Amino acid sequence: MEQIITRFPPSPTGYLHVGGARTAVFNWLYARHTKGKFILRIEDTDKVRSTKESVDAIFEALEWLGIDWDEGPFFQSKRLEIYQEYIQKLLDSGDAYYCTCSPEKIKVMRDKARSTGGKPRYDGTCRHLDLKKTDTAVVRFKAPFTGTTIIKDVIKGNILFQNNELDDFIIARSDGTPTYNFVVVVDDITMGINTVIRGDDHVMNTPKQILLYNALNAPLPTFGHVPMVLGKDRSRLSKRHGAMSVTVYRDMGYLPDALINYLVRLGWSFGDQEFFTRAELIEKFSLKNIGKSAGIFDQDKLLSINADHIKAAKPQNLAKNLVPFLEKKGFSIKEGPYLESVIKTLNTRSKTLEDMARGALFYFQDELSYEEKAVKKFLKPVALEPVRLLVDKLEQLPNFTEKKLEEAFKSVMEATGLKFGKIAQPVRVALTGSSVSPGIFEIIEVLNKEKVLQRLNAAIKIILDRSQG
RNA sequence: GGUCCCAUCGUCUAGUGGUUUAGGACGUCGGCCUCUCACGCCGGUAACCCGGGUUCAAAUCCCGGUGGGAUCACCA
Repeated sequence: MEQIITRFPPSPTGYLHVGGARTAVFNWLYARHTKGKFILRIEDTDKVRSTKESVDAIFEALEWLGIDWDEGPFFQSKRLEIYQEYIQKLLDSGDAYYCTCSPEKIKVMRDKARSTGGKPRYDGTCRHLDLKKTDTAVVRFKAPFTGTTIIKDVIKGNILFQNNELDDFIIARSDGTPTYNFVVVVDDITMGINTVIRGDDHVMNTPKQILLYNALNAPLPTFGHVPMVLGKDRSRLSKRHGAMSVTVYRDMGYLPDALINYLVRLGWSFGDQEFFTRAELIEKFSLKNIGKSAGIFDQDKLLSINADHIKAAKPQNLAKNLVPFLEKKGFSIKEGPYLESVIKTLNTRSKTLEDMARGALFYFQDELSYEEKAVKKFLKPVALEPVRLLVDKLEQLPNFTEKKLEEAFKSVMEATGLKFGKIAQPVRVALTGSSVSPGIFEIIEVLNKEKVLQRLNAAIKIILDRSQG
């Protein structure tokens, strides 16, 4: 069995969006699954729209996703001589010819055809003229008038095209630069790509490309066209559907493994399994179970998958991803046992790293910020006695263990006749500033004794001040 | 408009002629658990686009509608 060689060829005209990321993931996973090769190629032949910033943005996104490549990145802008050479081959073999018809003339031709219900195509005026190169001449490929071209698509099955649907398309512009369909084919041939997995917005290009492979005497790769990702309104995903760039998901606190899991599962299935680690994906992914219909990008499900990945992740791995989010909130916390113990109290209640960072703030604040509503509701005179008693009890404890803490609370309950909840809520507000937080015992264990007592005493002061004020 | 693709709960999907009162997940609704919020658990809601065939039998095969998407550049 021949080694699988796949590729991802983004054009650097913007950020890497989730649709592009998805086809990158499919190609990457398939290469990894088959122990093949994955090649990165930057399609920057459009000098006007391609930017260095976009190239960097794509690298950044790929790196965050953890998608690595075995060869490249190749830049098409640096391969112009190769394309020249192949254009000449086609010219020499008579499969291509110079055409001097002006764009205006062709536009008229097309408009007329369209208005009379005909096919808007080039009429082949220069086909047999055997024209020489001029500075306005383009090179056209001689497409067959008859016969059929068939795409053997591993995802969609066989797709048949009548060759008379095609016209003599341009493969080199008047400035000599090659056009997309030609460049792709030459690149894929010369890079040894034998498996082309791409969005199904490319199916209409494929017959042209197949004709080019044939004219160049090159073996056809395996084609697989994956259905598009649609927005909530069933139209092609675009800016108005909200977040598009994969790095935006990074900044919102999504885990790369979660995004990958979601993107792959959107359109691919493995029985009823929903959750996949990266390793599992590599092990289980195949082209066989990719669906044929387009899928709608569902933020809710992505969020849910992200929560699952946060729950499943090791605290130490989460820690390094969490640090930037804490920094963004003004806390420079280093990774380590303390951060990990903080994370353990938050991972089942955080859907994103942003959630988690927000929930973790009270652990790090020197000056606790209190929610006004929580203070009003729970730091009332009735809470004074239990909190004071608790301070007494905790002061006597040499160290905090769940068992010791339970005993301490129990004795406060007995002494005051209050139910646990009546004591826990004021304590929670005292310790976290909020009425919502991880479990009381967890918090007390993680915060050190000094901080707990300090915050409890601060709460007592607040209660006193409020009742006097 | 031409060409091409697609069609199972709101969404992602399982399903490849009988095992299906169509399964799972997200969402949603209700409940349990409970120191708050979550998590977890239990339960409910909800789909085979329509019409013809083929067959003893069709979500599954065929045809036709309808609907949605893609594409028709000296852009990629």
